[in-house]
Amino acid sequence: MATLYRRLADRLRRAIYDNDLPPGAQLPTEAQLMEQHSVSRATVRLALGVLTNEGLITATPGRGTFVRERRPLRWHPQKDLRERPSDAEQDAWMDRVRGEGRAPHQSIRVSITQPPSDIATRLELDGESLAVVRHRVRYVDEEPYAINDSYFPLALAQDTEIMAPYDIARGANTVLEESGHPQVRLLEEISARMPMPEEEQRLSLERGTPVAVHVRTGYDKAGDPVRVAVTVLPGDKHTIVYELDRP
Amino acid sequence: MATLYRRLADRLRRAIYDNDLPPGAQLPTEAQLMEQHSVSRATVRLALGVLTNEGLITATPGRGTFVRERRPLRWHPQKDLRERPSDAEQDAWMDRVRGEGRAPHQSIRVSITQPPSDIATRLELDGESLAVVRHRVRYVDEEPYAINDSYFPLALAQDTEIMAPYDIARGANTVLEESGHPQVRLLEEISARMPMPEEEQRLSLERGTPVAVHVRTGYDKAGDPVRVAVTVLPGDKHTIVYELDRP
DNA sequence: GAGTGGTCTAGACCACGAG
DNA sequence: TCGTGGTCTAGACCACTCG
Repeated sequence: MATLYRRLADRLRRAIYDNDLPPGAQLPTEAQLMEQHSVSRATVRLALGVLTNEGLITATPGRGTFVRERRPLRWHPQKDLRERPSDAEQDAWMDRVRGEGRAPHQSIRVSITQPPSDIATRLELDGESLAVVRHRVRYVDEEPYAINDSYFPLALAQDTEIMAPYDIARGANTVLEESGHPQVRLLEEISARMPMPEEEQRLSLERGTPVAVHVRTGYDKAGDPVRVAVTVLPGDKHTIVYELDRP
Repeated sequence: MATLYRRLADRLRRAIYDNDLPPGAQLPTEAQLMEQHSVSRATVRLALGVLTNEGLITATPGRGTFVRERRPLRWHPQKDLRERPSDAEQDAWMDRVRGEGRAPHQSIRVSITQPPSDIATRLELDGESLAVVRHRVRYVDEEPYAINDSYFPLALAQDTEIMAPYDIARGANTVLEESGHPQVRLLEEISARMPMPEEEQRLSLERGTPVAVHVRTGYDKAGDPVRVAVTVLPGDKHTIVYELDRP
């Protein structure tokens, strides 16, 4: 026989999957669950903790516990690369979001640092070399939707618009092209993990929300890496989409 | 000021990130943590619970609590599609795993069902139409590494080798080609979420392990969907890799 | 047999949100 | 003001692993 709190979690989960408790619905209060199932409050909280960590529910002090909603936005890393923005003021991603009737905006910060080792490896830099980083946070309807940090070797980015702390209308990739380093090959790595505390804060993530990490390394014609872009996407808000044509 | 259990979690997390507690290392026992920090056992367990849900640690009754290891395997959905297996007995994925010096195997089960609504939508089937499903579980070194469920419209798969409950040496896609439905376009959708209880069990996942879900829809020359493949990948064991050439 | 984490109870105080 | 979830304590019994 399963344990008390697991059985309670199972019952509530079933109610959610069966839509007896649809997205947005309020669960019974902890006091009600204690009485309904004749268990202590700690047991109730263990059960709710399970569902919270599965991303199914969210609790707010003073208000109650509710079934979470999922409204994933589709992200096309390929298309955003090919398409030119309609308006010089915004990039392809903002175009797309606006097309879905929602309001995007973003904040950009630029710095020069010694990149973390995994980034340095991808940029083929030794431990001392510096990189320019463009930290970007993307928002939709005032809610943070993604972190995007782009790393460029300092030697390449220096004295270009890449170091400007504002959105580059024609795109950082265009700037790289103009300086003789167009990206002709891209390596994209995607993985899923739980967020680090800093990401949890920057993206205001709730417990039970994993992130998808998309790392794009761009290589120029000589085969040298010129850009590493790390995008951190909350799992409940994004679906990554690729379209492939088969030979 | 943060709460007691959060501060304790922060200290332990820091020790892990700083490599004072490297992967595989044992944490102090709950009794030791109680004494070292003068807190109750419930508080210690709250702190350990935070780290467990972040995927950082794992606890085993009777043994202790340990820092988790990550050994992601790289998966190339594109390449596996292009390359022909070296040996008729195994597919491209098994080839690749074997190339990394590890031992792959898989189990396959075939059934006919009414597909869930999200699959039916992708296959452009109405609510009553049936589909053939090839359920596959992939293992590496005897550990489950991925679930792969492929759905085919019954009309297409009937009376073909697709309905055979064993590995199709030349690949199910080749069978589709032979019956006049080669997949010329692929739509790939990737998202991150926490596993459902059934997936947790089939993949023997530990708490704090999200999954990446990769859904590939294949279309034939007429633009009709002929296959939907749903792959569920434990986040701690996989990195999905794409290589793109830019025009 | 001693030590480990897993489960469960009873009770307490707090900050916050809503009417 | 009252009900909500958030935090914390003290104590108990269990199943399991290890030497």
